[in-house]
Amino acid sequence: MSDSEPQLLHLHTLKASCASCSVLELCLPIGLTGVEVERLDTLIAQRVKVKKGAALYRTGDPLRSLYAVRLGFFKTSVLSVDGREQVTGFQMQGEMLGLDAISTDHYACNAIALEDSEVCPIPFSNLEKLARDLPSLQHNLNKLLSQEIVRDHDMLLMLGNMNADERLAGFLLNLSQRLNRRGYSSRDFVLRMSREAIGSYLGLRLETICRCIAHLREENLVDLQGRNVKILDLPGLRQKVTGCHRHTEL
Amino acid sequence: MSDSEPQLLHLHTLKASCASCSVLELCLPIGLTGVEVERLDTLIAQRVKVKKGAALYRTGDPLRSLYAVRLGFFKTSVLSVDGREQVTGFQMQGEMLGLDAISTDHYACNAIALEDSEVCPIPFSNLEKLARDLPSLQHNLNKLLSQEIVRDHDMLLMLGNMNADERLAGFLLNLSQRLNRRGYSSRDFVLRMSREAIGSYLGLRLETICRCIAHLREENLVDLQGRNVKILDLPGLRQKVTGCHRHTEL
DNA sequence: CAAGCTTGTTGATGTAGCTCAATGTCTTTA
DNA sequence: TAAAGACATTGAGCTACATCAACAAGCTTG
Repeated sequence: MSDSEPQLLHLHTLKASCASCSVLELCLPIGLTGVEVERLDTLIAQRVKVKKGAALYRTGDPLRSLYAVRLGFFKTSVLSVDGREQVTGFQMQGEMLGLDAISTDHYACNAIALEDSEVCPIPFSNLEKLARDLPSLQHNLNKLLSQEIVRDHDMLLMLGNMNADERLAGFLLNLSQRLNRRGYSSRDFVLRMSREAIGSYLGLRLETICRCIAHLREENLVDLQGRNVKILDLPGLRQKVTGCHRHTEL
Repeated sequence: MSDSEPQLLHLHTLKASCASCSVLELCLPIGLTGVEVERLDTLIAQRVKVKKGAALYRTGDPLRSLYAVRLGFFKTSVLSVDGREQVTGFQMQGEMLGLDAISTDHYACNAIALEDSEVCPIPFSNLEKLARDLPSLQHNLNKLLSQEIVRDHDMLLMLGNMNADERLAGFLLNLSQRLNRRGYSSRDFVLRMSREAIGSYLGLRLETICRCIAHLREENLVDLQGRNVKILDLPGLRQKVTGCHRHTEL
């Protein structure tokens, strides 16, 4: 565990504002009217900065806020009783952190910033109160929760049924897609996480990730140097995931 | 796929009633006042019976209702593009089906009855409306969604970090616990699902499940004949899961 | 109750991905 | 800008689980 640096949360004096946020259309306020967004804005006192490597929260911390990622990149992970780590997700701009805490009023995972990041804390009890007044806000929250479930089921399918090459291809495609929706290139991006974190996420060892990267390179599907990704053959990559036989054949 | 029998949904003339339900305290109405439960009751027109092997819903069906399992046993599964099946969960009394559909208004998995079962359909749009009036109902729904996320993360940990014996032990313990909370024996129960379904759920082949059962038997932890389970050494079983080293050692 | 089907068990063999290890490269810090 | 630490790559060998196959035991149905 190299993530145990002291937690550094810098308060930002700037008032947060969903209305002017670049990821408004991907985040909790999606589809809300101007007036509704304004009311949601009143919940978010200020943005919070999280330094690379610092924890936004840790397993067992009491739930105070959900967090919308405004800028940067996070990983969430759960620990087994004997200390083994499973990365459960990577979150980027407009994605929500802390949904798993609603269940017990305590966060059920660790959320670590993979680069200097900024989040919008949304005090949960206030959010629930406001959501009573704003049906579409409540509906959005329900959808966000449900989306997370669907995502997790897709991951189960990956871990349960796909081989290493397929998992890595699926992972890269997923990143590519999400970055694209945020206005970034879908073919040219930078990995924010280590090989080890990717491995943990995909249920593989980091050495296997390295080897799978080599495979993709040999097949001229991806040019991956260090953390710089250039997708050379997007359809080819897609085919790798869809034709997901456990072993052999393509 | 042996689950493609014609879908048989028999309408039950009996009016559903949460108030008199045996799993009231485990289901959506948990913690609601009498009056609140009555209002929830008005949403549930009638119970629905689902024959063993029949589908309650299938991937892509439009979301109309969430379903509370009143009696019986279900499995949910997602299919990969190329037709591989991943079982995502087994649901028993008091557990909710269909939460994954809120995300897109379409069910994202198949729900198949593993024995003759009975569910309480809760029309989702009505539920959302009622939840505006009943904060605790809304809160319960949020919690249920969040719980599903936590459960899924636990499964990711299993598939990503635990070996076959540990996964099976974890699976049996989980069943044992849930049955116990419903007033059944935690040491003596019947599996409702095939070895293949267990395997799919745990990311293993059915042959591996058989062999792991043999291991548990050899270690005198469990007496498992066919689908009849007798847990002989509960602490021993627990230790098997907690000491979850990927290979070797205990 | 016999025949056929589904489900479960067990053995033999193969292999994908893990482990261990050596080495290289990039990043941080002093 | 040198040194240390973190991160990535690649090879060699091992092992847990998959695959294939044969058979046994329960259910189902005529």
